[in-house]
Amino acid sequence: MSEPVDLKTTVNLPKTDFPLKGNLSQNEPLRLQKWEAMNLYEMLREARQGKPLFVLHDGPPYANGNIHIGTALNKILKDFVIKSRSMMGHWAPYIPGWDCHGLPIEIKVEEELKKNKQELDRMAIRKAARAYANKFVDLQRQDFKRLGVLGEWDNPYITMAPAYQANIVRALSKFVERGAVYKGSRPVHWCISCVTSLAEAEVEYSDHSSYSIYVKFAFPDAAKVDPALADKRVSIIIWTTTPWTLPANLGISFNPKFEYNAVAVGDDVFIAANGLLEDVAKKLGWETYEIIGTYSGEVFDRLNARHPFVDRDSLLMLGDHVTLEAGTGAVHTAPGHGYEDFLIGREYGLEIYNPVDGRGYFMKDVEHFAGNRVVALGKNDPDGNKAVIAHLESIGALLKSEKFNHSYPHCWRCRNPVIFRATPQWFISMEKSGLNAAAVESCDNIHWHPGWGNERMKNMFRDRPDWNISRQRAWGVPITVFYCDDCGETLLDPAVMNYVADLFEKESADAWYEREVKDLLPPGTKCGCGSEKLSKENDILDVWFDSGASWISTMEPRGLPYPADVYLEGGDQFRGWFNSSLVIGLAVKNAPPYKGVISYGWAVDGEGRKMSKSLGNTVEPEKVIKQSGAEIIRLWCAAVNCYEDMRISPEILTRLSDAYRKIRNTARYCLGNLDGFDPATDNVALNEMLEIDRWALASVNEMTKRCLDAWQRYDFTDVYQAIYHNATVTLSALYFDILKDRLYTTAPKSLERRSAQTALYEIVVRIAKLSSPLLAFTSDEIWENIPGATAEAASVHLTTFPAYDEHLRNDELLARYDKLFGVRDVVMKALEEARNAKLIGAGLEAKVTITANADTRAFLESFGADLRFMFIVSGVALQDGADLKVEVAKADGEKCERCWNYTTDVGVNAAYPGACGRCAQNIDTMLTS
RNA sequence: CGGCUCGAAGCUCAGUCCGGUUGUGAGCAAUCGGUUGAUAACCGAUAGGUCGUUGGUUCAAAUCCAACCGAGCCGACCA
Repeated sequence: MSEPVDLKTTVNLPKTDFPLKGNLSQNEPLRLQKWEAMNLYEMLREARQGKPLFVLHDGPPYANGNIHIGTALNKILKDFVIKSRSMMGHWAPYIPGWDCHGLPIEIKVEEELKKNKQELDRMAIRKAARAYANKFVDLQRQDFKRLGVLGEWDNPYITMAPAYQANIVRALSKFVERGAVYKGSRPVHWCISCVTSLAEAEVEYSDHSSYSIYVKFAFPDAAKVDPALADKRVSIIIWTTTPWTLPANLGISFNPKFEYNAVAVGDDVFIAANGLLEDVAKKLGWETYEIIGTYSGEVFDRLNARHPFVDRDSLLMLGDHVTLEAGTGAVHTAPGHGYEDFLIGREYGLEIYNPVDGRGYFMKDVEHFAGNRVVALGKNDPDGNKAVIAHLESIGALLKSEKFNHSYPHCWRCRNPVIFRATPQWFISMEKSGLNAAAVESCDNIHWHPGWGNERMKNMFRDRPDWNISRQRAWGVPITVFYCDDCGETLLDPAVMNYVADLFEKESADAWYEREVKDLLPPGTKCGCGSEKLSKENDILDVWFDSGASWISTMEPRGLPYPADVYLEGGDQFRGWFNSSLVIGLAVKNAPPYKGVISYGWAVDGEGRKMSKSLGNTVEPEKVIKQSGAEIIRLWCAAVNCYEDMRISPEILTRLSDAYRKIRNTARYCLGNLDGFDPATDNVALNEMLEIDRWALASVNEMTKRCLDAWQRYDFTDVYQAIYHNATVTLSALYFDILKDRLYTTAPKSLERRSAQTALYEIVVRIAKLSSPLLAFTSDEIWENIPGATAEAASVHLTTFPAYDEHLRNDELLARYDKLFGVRDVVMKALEEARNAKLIGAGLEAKVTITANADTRAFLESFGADLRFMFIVSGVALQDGADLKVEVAKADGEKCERCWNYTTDVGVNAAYPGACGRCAQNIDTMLTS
């Protein structure tokens, strides 16, 4: 007994290797390396062997460009689902995929090839496109992995893999078996200079000078509208800016909601919409006119007018697409030359008539105009527009002709104006095949999350036209059909298609282009006419067909069950992948490919507006990762409600970084105070624990329940709220604050400290596990720092969620402490007032006198000597009174140098002059044990 | 234009289906203060909302209905 004890060294302060700062941008890549080195995904597969499956089938992103906040969100939400189901004890495999074919890549590749003056034949494009797609699969794979998404990254599915391509063809053959595939016509953008169809993306709009003409169509059925018109010379006036489409006119469209007039002008009677009559009169120079009849547009339905120069009728139809913006309200309709014309023409059963060849010349059988070019490109071109106008004039059908400037589509390559021209296309029939009805019916058996998805999907199918699966393109899977060179018959045969598919499986779909026809066909294949001279179809499949067939190529070969448990994508996929997958699933397997569909909202900026590079309001995942870490993006995905549009902005990310630090520090506090605690030997039995520690366990048990429930319901926001609220309020502000005195001052092996540590241990284990799907990196880092944890499992991701524990449940305690903390609020307010009055600084400088009614007083007394620790003051006195009131005074005695409480017995033990009696005892216990 | 969704404190989120102490809702941020033994941490107090607007139904509306305003997705390739 000589050296005075340094009191400071006898305080058990937190000690941990778990750093205060996450330093995420540096540490996350290290953790990813570690997971890769230990092969975490395979470990998980082994750990879950024989466990019930949970299959989320990944929708493939397009292998083009870098990832953006939307694709990051997509993968992270999927990771939430996969990881949480895994933590529930399922084997939840994740096989990522990529959509590789299609126009955007083809366009990019064409640009590059052109720059290098390389040839643009199909195989050149296909080779370059494959290389391009491969490059972006690799880039995106790196980016997705960086987000902490766990999966079978070394063996993803890609739609351009030979086996996948083969399965696409096999899926198509199933539609053929059902008789659901037919050839039809549809107008597409067409460049007569490049002699090719163009996609919307290849069309640019710029000003163009067209002819604007008014034409009269004789209306022999006029008397059916109004007997008073019986003996009159009645015509319907139409207006158009594309005179060359008149030879293809098959009808005139009226709006059923508009009023139309019969107008007498001299000896003529004209029909035009009431709302445009004045404009028409002005244009046509009518000095006087008389309205002799007014009719609803509906009455014209299915009557006939006469084509002005072709010997046929022109059917009158009704459509909402007719507007009063310009013209006459009676719209010239040529189903082969316009999309809306096509739609209404199909509805009325008109032929999709196209009398124009690929270079823009009227075909031979077009009376008067054969050999004219619809749009003259050179000086010597016989101009179809002019010819039509001249002819109309010569037969007296032209009422007016003038020049007209407007925005018109042009080919982005050659800059020439584009026309609309019906070309042969392959379709999947939806109505006749019964697929529409089957799709609508199947919707009710699918679990939609959110629920309105059901309605949205059904609406999508209720009115869905036949699916146009043809693309006049190079980069994709060919529609494996042949034509007879002799009789023109189509060879549409499932057996032949499957034969081709087997070939694709070995050689990829390139075989279609590299091989002779005879090598693509089963030996001895002949057309029905006996001819062996066959040629291949040039069209490829719509890429929605590719991705829609993903289940078959991805899950089936891996022995995974049909249907998948869930598909999860953005709301845009109702028209996209959800849709095509359902159609293909129904056609191939007679059942939907998914039991459930989760759809989420769109990422928008801080003001709720869409993000665009031109507006400069985008949030780049790469930047966020660099600045704050991928964990912050993950946190964002959970913190905002992903089932609506989700706002993201610098402020929101700052708030989330704050929240992250709070959660991190809460875990760190637990870890720091578990120093010297071995759960195997130091655990205190529940019934021996101090009351507030049992409360803490009851409380974290409730949080567990809330999290489990929220994970189950895919309510990620609630998981985040539960964990965050638990960290800030329950733990940091209440439990930890109260616990400090006990943890720091009691002897390391004392019941008091071990009891607290038992609770802290359980709490931090639960935080790590329950947050692991969300905070994939940090939860694992916490896990590593929990005593004994890594011996149990090498990674938190290999563990399972804790259960809601009936032993820990204690509703009475929860209510009791709720009540206590209510009183605490009043005490805090009083302390604050005293602080403002400069009476005290720290709470421990105070003693409080609480006035309370008998009930409350008895309640407070039940906490005994611990009450002052609950309020973190040096003394509490109770007195009777009606209303709850708190008075604050300076605490009695002196400040103990060790525990900082004010007591009257500081120095009572001469061995420790600065310490209070309680501390002196604790030190003795420490030194002797 | 058609289908679907969303508008509440500066921010995120409960509450809206099934109207009734829901406007003293939570946390964060802000402001002011405390602490310096979770320390680029921690604790407390204060102040913040005509629940998009306007009408209606009702004794009573953030909640039900209608219209309007604003925002977003889809309608042949952006999650």
